[in-house]
Amino acid sequence: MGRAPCCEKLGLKRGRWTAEEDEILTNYIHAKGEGSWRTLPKNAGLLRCGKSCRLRWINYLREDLKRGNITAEEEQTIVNLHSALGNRWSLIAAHLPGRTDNEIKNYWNTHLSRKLYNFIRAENEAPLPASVITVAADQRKRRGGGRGGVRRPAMKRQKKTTSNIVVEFMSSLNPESTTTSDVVEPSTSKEKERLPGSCLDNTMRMFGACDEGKSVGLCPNKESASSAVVLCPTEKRENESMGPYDWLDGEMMRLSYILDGRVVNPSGNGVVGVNEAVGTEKETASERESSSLSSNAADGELHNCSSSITSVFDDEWLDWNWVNGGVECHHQWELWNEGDNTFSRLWGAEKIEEE
DNA sequence: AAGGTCGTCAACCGCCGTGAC
DNA sequence: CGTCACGGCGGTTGACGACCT
Repeated sequence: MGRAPCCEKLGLKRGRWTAEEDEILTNYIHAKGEGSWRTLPKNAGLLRCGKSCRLRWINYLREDLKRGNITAEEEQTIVNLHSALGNRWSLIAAHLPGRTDNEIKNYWNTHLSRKLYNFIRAENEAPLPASVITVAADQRKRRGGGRGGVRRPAMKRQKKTTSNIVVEFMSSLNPESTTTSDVVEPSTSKEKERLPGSCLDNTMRMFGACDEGKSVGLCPNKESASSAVVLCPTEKRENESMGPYDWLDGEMMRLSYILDGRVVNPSGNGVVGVNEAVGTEKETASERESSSLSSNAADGELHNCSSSITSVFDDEWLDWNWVNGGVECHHQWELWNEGDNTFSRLWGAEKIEEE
């Protein structure tokens, strides 16, 4: 049971706005300014719900809206940001001046998700993350015929990014483009909570999965302590000036990548012991919680690992420490199940300052 | 030519966070 | 601290035009 309707619906007009209504609303806002949406319709003489007025103004009537088709550059930005932020359309829209969240959402649902689906189908190689297939297939399914389509069950909130696939998909859209960087300001406490960057402190840089020299993820902006989206081939990113945290890039390259739920150290030492526990899908959280590992690994490899599990949005998180170049480091992994598969991803790495 | 199907996107709905009281 | 109003957000619907058979 939700809240009561925001206004008395009886007698209020619904559906498409007429040019006359648009003019009334525009003139009123020009005279009185935005806000007080609840009382605005009455004061302006509109037989509309306040919410409807607000939506009409924000999504259509505002002067600063950019008209016309989404450009290739904007499309690129949308794909980049969606890969990192998921369906947080308002956040994505904040990075596209003149575009509204509704516009971007529609564009994604009608253009990009299908492109993504077709791209995935064309690739047709390794098994794909279930979340990608589900979203894309669901999108096709709703084209069931007739106007308005078929009501579909509420889509599960997207918790996972589909980084690698999206990176490659993005490259297929525009092979020339390699880097996008933006600042993301989480606006609400919930938003802050949901941003990966908030899982750890501001000294930590967040990355999604690395694959074939590419990486995607979030990292805090060291000046503003906000999160920045970085999406580019790793080799290019390494050439950028990233401030005092540059050492992590090389570390990321050495450290690990993920195959079939097993964490692998590409430096030549193969599967790291702790992954036996992490990658076993039947293992319970409590078993993982109690697991720990100590090794005599040389500097630069995993060392003094310990794990702890916390639950964040139905996922499990594994923290461990290791020594890199004599510096104690902390890494955090996200673990989740999709169907019969267990996936894991390195989310963060930080240098632990000695007190 | 007509009816069916598909694609687009404006608009609506329900829920949530926040601030005022 | 609890309640309420409000604004905002993301998911979904449905009108409408284009396209297909």
